[in-house]
Amino acid sequence: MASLQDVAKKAGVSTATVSRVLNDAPNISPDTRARVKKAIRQLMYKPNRVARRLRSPGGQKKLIGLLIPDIQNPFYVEVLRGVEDVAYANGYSVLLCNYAQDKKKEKSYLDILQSEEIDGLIAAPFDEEDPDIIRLLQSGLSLVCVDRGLKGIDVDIVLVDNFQGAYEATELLLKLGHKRIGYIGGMKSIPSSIQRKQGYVQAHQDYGVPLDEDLIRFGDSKHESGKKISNELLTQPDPPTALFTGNNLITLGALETIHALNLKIPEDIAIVGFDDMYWAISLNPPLTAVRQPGYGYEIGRRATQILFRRIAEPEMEPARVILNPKLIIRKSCGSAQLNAEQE
Amino acid sequence: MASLQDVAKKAGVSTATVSRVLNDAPNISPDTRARVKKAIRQLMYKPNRVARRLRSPGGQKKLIGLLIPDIQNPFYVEVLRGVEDVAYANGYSVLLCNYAQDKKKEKSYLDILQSEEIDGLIAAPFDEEDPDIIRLLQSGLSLVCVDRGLKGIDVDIVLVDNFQGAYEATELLLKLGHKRIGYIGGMKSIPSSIQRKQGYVQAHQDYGVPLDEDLIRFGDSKHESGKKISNELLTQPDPPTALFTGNNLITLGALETIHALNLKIPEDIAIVGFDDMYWAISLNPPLTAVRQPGYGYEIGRRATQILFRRIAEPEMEPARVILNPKLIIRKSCGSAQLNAEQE
DNA sequence: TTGAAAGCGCTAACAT
DNA sequence: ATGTTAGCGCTTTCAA
Repeated sequence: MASLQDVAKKAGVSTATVSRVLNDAPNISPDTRARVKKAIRQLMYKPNRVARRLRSPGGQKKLIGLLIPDIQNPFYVEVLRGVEDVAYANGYSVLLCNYAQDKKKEKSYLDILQSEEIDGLIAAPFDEEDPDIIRLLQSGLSLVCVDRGLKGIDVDIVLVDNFQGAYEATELLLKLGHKRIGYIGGMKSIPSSIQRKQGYVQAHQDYGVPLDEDLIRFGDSKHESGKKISNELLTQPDPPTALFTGNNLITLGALETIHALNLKIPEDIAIVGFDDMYWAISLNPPLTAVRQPGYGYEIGRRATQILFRRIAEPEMEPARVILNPKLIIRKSCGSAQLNAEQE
Repeated sequence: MASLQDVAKKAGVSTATVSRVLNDAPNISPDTRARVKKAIRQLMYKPNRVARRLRSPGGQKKLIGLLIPDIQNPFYVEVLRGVEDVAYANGYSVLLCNYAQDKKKEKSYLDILQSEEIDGLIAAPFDEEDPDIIRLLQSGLSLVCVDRGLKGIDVDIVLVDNFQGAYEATELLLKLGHKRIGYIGGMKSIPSSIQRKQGYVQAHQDYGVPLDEDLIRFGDSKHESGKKISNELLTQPDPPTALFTGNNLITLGALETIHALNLKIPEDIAIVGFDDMYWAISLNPPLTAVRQPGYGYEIGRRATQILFRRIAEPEMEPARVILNPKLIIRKSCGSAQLNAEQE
């Protein structure tokens, strides 16, 4: 691999000049610029990003990190795509760290990110207290949170209105006459699990339907837990007539259980899920779901834009972007039209 | 951030000694080692991976690249997980490059990978000719291909037996009595699209069922193309009675069309897909599909193991791992039991 | 067993 | 407008 030195030699200039041409610095004679560019072409020179990163001050390293809880969750795939598109358009690469719901792995990735000289980080923390991320933030790293924030800390954050989404989902089921609606949340330590529960509770209160605390359960945000908890709920003596599932994977797990129990949707059991997927229409039956903007893509996109602003302007007021979810009504909760939008 | 220099100063030794302790070099007195370790702890020192990568010879950079065509395809998510798990277990990070089926983006990512000082690359090339990847390989980079190889080049590769998987899928449909089976392939330039077509063709020949070339179509490996092509096939005067879809996303697209046309599966149209997903059982109806080992996870895992061997032993014979697919029979092709395995 | 010093490829003062 | 030089944080000869 040709180095910047080689280019300098070939063009008969100093390395500084080559560096200037590379970085579009002003005050270079058109002639030298041309000579350097020619040498670059001839040698097929590509700047070494590692060396550049080592030398460049913060904000010019052209690398950002993305820390997510679970790449198997299609929501985070969409977030990733949003992040990647904006980063790529700006000449940045993305170092993806998927901690797979494992707190130890998260910590280890945070160490790696710290020693990879990134310009900034987009992260969905393990939980609201996450001391490791807080330490990183306080050490001066530009950070934007997605999906969940940090307790008591005013950090840039982009997320959906979880309360509202859960409220609308629950409201739909209540309007359809359901009195016993199960809620299967993700991990109890994740703010979104709590906020979604609150929307669920508030809807019950507003509609005067008494709550049965036993129908409210939390798991670990994964497929398996949706499968297991839905089975517990549906095989008890007085089972719910509807289910509100707390995320993508939980919904898929619950569907699997429902089919295994040979229950009919929506006659025996109605279901509304948080998180829509572009193929949710091909599920059995087509799923009624709360869609986050762009299925998550929009969250990644916005977060990255904010991160770039934060990098350029570290003292900027923290941004707090709360996007609106949208209830997509399909067949899994009955043939209701009501007043929510349809796909 | 404390640097290695700081540690050296604190411990009263040279930077070389600290480096030796860090890398578990021999010939260090237990006493010095202890002093250095203590300083490391006190300063909470973490080695800077960027500096290390810049200085280290190939094979010690602790970073590998993963280049994939489409992160929206759950198959590649599983491949990623397999790669990541093995890499992580060995102290390596993974730089993920998703070129989103875009050849220009692939080239650009290849440039980035080259200038990121990676130890090796796992890649699913855009097509078999891919000159950019070939150049990288010839420049001495350790490369393992997944899912598709490079024409005329003996490179390490891990993939599933596409011919066999397609053969079994088609055979199932033929045994069920279907005479007009549509094949919706991915991009024609991708070897797997061709190999799967060949399995489809061979099964027809073996079962003495004439081929209708018009039922064989190729698209772009994405959801939208599955949706569009299946619509073309199913709305023609003499439509097929069964569909064999060439990948994950094509299957989901086809399902969407089938439902939109209000056709019953499997009565009006049977469907078997290449690529199983762990939630395929929750589709409408539960999908009969060709499962790659671990849904793709196993391919990522094996490829990474081979990459590490290749890095350690560059002159090793190229490995060619061909894994067996497995036909998972569910309801989308009728209630057949036959002789294939069931889930 | 340890240290001094060179240098990976680049950028950024500081000179000129 | 261009060159000289120091140095980012580390590893690795070479010497002692």
